[in-house]
Amino acid sequence: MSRAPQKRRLETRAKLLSVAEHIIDTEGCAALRMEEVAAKAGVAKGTLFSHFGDKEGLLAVIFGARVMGYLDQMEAMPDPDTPDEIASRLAPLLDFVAQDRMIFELLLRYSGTTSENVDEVITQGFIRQVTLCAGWITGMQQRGRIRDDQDPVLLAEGVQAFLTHVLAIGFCQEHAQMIPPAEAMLPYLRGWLDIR
Amino acid sequence: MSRAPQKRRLETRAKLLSVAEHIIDTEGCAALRMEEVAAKAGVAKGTLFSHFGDKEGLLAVIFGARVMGYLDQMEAMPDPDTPDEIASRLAPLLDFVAQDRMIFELLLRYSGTTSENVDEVITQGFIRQVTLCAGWITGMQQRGRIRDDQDPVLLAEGVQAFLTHVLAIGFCQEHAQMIPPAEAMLPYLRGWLDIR
DNA sequence: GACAAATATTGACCACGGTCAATTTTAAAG
DNA sequence: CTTTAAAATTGACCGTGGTCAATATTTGTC
Repeated sequence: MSRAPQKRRLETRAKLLSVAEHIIDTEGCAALRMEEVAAKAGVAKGTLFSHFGDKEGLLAVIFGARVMGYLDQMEAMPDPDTPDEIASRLAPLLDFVAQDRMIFELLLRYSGTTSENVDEVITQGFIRQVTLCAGWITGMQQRGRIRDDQDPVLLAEGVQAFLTHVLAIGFCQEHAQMIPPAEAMLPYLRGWLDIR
Repeated sequence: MSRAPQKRRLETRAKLLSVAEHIIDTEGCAALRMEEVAAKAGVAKGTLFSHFGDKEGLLAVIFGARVMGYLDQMEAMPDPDTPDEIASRLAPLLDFVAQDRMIFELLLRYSGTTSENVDEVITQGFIRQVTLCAGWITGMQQRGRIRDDQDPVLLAEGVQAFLTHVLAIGFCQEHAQMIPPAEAMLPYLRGWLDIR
């Protein structure tokens, strides 16, 4: 049985997070240097790693929290009633992930966890998202707005698959005119969910 | 206008590739050290990087070639006639990618390139795969075996999305009983392609 | 063969993520 | 207040990917 963290540790952690977030917001994710975070927070590098394990762990905490914010937003909106409305509900989260390849890759690395490791913020986020989407789909099925021949959870996971797909595509043609991911999802969502 | 590479350079490249492949095949992708490759090939580290740009470039050449091999295999088989047969045609390629997360992430990084950068082997591979799959789908539509209300290319890209999805899921629950990716794809393929 | 220009290779050097034995700080117990 | 064990922090150190000015080799030309 381990004790609760001491006050000093919580302060250190908060300071590290705020420094890291500031760097990310001003210089972007790619410019984040672990040594710089520690230095600007006034602690040794080893302390930083003892708090978050590795760089990915630090990013996971930060982006996990932001994803949770988008999920709060999504839950606050009225339930969608069509595939197109699903896309519009997902749009803010998609735009957030699309802004930086590193965010996408990080989230993808956790995208399959359906249980266990629930301590990870990102895992919780994914479970929440699929649950939320499956709920939308159940409602739409009951209202007769979309196909009802498939399990809502399967359909929700399919939505997740298309989401990943359009983001991956988007990063590859980065240079060219990148249409917003929510828009790119539309044909897939319609083909996947519409009644035929 | 640049000249053709000199004979010495081609020999060096071949030697580097064979050393790298040997390490990957015996010790796995994660154990590959660029310095070791150069040393075992009897050249300096700088030479290795001048040939492949970076580690990812080296891996791209090696895995790109292997993916091409699987595509040759797939093209040699008779065209599939059902979603389940699509899954079985994809199975060898899926199992190959599923064996190592690094391969998956590398391929995903190029998965969206639909034109340009055609010099990249992996890009060519993806174009080939989507083209091949779209061809299968067109045939199946004409034979009335699957839905024909959507563009074959869109359907093929959807197949690609599910492919990525089940692989990503698989890597997250690595430890547990991982069902073969081709099998995991079945419910998605049926829901995506079947006539209803 | 001698020369020059393009090509190929070298290896010392750097950046950055990550480790861990040693040290300092905290807080509970007497 | 002391003692002491756990918790927290430190910073020198390491491994590995990647760079680049200097050097060596090849090739074309006279």
